[in-house]
Amino acid sequence: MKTQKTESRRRNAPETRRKIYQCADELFRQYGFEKVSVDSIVEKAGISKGAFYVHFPSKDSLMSALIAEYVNKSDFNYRTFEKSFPDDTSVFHILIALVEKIADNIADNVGYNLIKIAYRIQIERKPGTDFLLDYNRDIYSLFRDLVNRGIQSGEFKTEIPVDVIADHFVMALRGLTYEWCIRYPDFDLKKQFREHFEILLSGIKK
Amino acid sequence: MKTQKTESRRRNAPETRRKIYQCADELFRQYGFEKVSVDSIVEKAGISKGAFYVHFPSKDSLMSALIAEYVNKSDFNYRTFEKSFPDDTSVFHILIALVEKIADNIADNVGYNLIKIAYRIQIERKPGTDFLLDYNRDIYSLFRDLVNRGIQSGEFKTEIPVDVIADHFVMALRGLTYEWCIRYPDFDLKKQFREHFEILLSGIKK
DNA sequence: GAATTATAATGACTGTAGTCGGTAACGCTA
DNA sequence: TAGCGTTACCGACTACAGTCATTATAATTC
Repeated sequence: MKTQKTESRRRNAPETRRKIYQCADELFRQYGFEKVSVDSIVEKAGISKGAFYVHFPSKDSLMSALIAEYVNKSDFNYRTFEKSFPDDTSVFHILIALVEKIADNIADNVGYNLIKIAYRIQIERKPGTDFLLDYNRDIYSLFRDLVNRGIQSGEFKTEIPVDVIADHFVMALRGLTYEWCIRYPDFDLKKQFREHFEILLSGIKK
Repeated sequence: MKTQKTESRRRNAPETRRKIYQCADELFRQYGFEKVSVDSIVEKAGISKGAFYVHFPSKDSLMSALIAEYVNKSDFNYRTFEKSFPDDTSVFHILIALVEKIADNIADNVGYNLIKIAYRIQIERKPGTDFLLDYNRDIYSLFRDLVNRGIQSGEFKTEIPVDVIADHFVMALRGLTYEWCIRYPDFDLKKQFREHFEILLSGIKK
């Protein structure tokens, strides 16, 4: 090594990490996720490739972190949405409205390109790409609460445990979103969400 | 070019293609899909890299063709299975048995590694990777016929068109299989198939 | 059968994700 | 303050998918 400007403080790893994050973010927004190379990120950040891989185990890891951030930002507050309905609204209708809202958010705010990459990354399951799971946890607890309310009010049957139903609902959401990815643009996510949940909800109605 | 042994017959493109196919197959079986490079395939086949890309637009294209073949070979004959039930068996029970059979086949005969790659390839949607869609078409027509029978016999309700129901069923299969990929091995495909279809089928029961 | 067009094949080259051996700075313990 | 372990960092290097200019051969047209 040529002992050039020995950046006296070697202890700002967090700063380097932030720089990678921010430069990547800017490049991704400008050129799109797929077209940005790790080389171009480290060049813009003024660091070496080795430094990049100190902070992120893979390019996919960085992407999943950024996508999780995008999703959280663009994400509608579903809890608030759920509370906006009059108390006597049937849980059936709230759930249908909710999945329609989720479909709109996925299709319009997040967008095909990001979801496609996120779903590919999830399937690959490389280390450091599990940022996206938190999002699903929130949705899950929301669904569980709603199904619970439906059972309490006598709207839904009691044979199947709440957790099981909520799990199947979230799986259906993910499954249909995967379907959207492989059929896009010939697939109306909102319509399919609605149809599918009308069947599922009929299946747990008393 | 060095005009070496000018393999007199240059017109055996099919032969070259077959050779790629077979060598790839052997290498994949020996080392697993992910660990085999295009370079190693062309070396074993005794051809150049350019020749490979005359016959397959990408490595994924070759893999999807091979996976489709594996799936078709390992695939149970679901039509025969369906016909093996007594005439008075409810369509509900046939459908549950069918999805359980499909789950067994996916989990035991095809296996996680292949399905995972197939589902990644489907999401990427590169040219020449649509071999896997035929399989889905067969399943779809089988489901449509069964749902139809259920409607004819008065077992299922008539509000939703047959095609729509069959489409949602096939989507559910794919969606749950995707879920299996991202949760493996902590996900009992057969159990989840059964549970999910019990809900879906309750939803279309009269 | 000469010219033209289309397809098969070559192999060096490019782009890019990820690796690795080496180094500098810091923290900790004695 | 010397020694030791750990972390951040460097950049040349590797591995691998895919490209391209070029050439050889077969099929088609005149």
